[in-house]
Amino acid sequence: MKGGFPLAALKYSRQRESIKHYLMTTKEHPTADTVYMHVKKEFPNISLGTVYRNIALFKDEGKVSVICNVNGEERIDGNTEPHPHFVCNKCNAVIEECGRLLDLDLDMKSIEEVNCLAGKNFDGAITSSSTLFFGKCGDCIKKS
Amino acid sequence: MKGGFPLAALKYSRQRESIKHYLMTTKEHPTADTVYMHVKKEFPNISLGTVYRNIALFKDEGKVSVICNVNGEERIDGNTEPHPHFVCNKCNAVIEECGRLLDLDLDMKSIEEVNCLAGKNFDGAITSSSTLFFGKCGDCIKKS
DNA sequence: GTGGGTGCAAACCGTTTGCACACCA
DNA sequence: TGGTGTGCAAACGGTTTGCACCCAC
Repeated sequence: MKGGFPLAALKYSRQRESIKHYLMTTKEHPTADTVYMHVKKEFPNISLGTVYRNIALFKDEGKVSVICNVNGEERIDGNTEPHPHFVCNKCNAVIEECGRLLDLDLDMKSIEEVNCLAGKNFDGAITSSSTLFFGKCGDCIKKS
Repeated sequence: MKGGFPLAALKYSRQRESIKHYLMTTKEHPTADTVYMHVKKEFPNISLGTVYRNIALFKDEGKVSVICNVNGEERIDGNTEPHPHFVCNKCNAVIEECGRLLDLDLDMKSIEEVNCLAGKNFDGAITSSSTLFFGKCGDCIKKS
């Protein structure tokens, strides 16, 4: 932001609103392709490029975050607050219910606190953290 | 293993030994390409395919683990014990020194203990966990 | 000699990007 | 009308794979 003028004025687009709305409300942790498939119902002609461009935009704006790369695909989360996730090694589901519950016992200290602890020995700054649990989800256990 | 016979006899190869030795002794958390560049010094004709095939083999055998995907590239660790890592958002360095120190304060409970805690509310089985810290490393802070 | 391992190159696939057209302001 | 956003398709880059040759056994 130089001289008080925005570098590029952001214009409205129905496609962007639709992508944003889906990311903010879904309980899944979708891949770009899942987002594409979903928004395609409303905009049959939307392209994957548009989905990727808008996801990148939301990332820059801090509106969404990438949890991790599962099986070569990035998983997106509309909740940017650091919180644990569970990844099923079998079906690649990414669940946070488990994480939330675990959160109570396996406490993730606040970034400030971690930075303070790390500061004594670590020459750097931590800005966020994430915990990933891996294993087999209930559905996959039942099937086997 | 059926009838006491191995399904596929594993033959010795100097290339595989070299890759394994590098992964087991390096303090970096190399990408496949870094491994390739390193082993190339000893075997100038080695191919990336061989590196990828052997890394996949070690993964199956549980000899190495993939920490995470940083900037589209997988980072490999010869230490398969779950332990925290720090990823620099600027230069993409993956450090575990920081994690080790933090480990003392930010305790990661044993898998069994976590499974027990999770079991009350979570319909699945956790087999491993990892904590990733993101931020800016000391070198990148100095440069800016 | 047999069968697994390698080197090579093409194929794969998720993601990025250049360009012409569409649409918001 | 000016400039941003989109659709399309090609390009990109890390990873996988098919195949002929090499080498451990």
